[in-house]
Amino acid sequence: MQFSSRFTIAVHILVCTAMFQEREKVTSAFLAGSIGVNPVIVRNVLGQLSAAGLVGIRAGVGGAHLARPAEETTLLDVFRAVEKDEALFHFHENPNPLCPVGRNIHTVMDSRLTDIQSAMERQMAETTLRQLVDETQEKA
Amino acid sequence: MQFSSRFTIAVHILVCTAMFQEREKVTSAFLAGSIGVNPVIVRNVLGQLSAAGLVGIRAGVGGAHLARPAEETTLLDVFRAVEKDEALFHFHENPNPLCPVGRNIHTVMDSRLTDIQSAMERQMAETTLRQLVDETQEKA
DNA sequence: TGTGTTGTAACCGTTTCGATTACAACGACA
DNA sequence: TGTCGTTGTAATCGAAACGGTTACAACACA
Repeated sequence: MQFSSRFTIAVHILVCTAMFQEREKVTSAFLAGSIGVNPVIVRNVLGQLSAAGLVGIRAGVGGAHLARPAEETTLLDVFRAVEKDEALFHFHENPNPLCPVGRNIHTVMDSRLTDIQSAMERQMAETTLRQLVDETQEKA
Repeated sequence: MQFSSRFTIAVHILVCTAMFQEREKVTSAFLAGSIGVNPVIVRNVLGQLSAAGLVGIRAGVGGAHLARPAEETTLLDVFRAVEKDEALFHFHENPNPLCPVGRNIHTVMDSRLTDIQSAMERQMAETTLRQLVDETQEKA
């Protein structure tokens, strides 16, 4: 099991936009060149980031820009913008209600599964776009 | 993105085995009946749990049993037994080395991604099979 | 030897993913 | 107003993963 690469692509898009929006017109083709994927992929992810209010896009003329300060966007925001809004875990659907385990397994597990997902999301919220941009600039 | 249902199936298998191993012969058909999936699926997952040392299986005669006390098996053990051993996140593979972002995004993100995965695994390790069995028995 | 079970291989249909082509809609500017 | 570059979106493709299912050899025990 793996998350789709849309998540890291989205992060790449945001870091690039933050670093270049003052100097360049940040188009899907420009981003695709840095990321190394097809421009249509970039446009789709960019659309999700725009719908989530993380970036603004100028239709027609072209170019993306951050819709809010880099310190206010966390990896969790990016994750939620890009991944389908569904539970992380997939439960088998037909446990046998005649079995004491089958009847109760769902209830017993549910709180644990949400705890696990929450732990992951809490850690995602610890990193801001600002930190990623600063660290990238420092290395470059 | 979702984890495959093999994880919850594996947990179901272990709880069932813990509760019934004294009284019944816990075969793949028996488990499949409680879980509501095909016996072959059960045999495959059971094989992974056996390879990880969580259960023992008596080939030929049939029947699974816990290979260690229920308090010593956590959800993390089950997860690792059942999910392929690979990173949780999938990185896009061809970032442009000529771009300061493309060149460094991997390094900048890597530690964050492993932190996120670690947070998830830490939370998984908090729940033991014993807790799940006790809670299921209590409800039944 | 016969029976019940496990371990595997093979195949199927569905879904998801990323890649790609194609084209309408849009905004700016000559 | 007409052209041009860009975005938004639909359609299609091949590959991979999943779960379901059938089939059968290997195994242990009575």
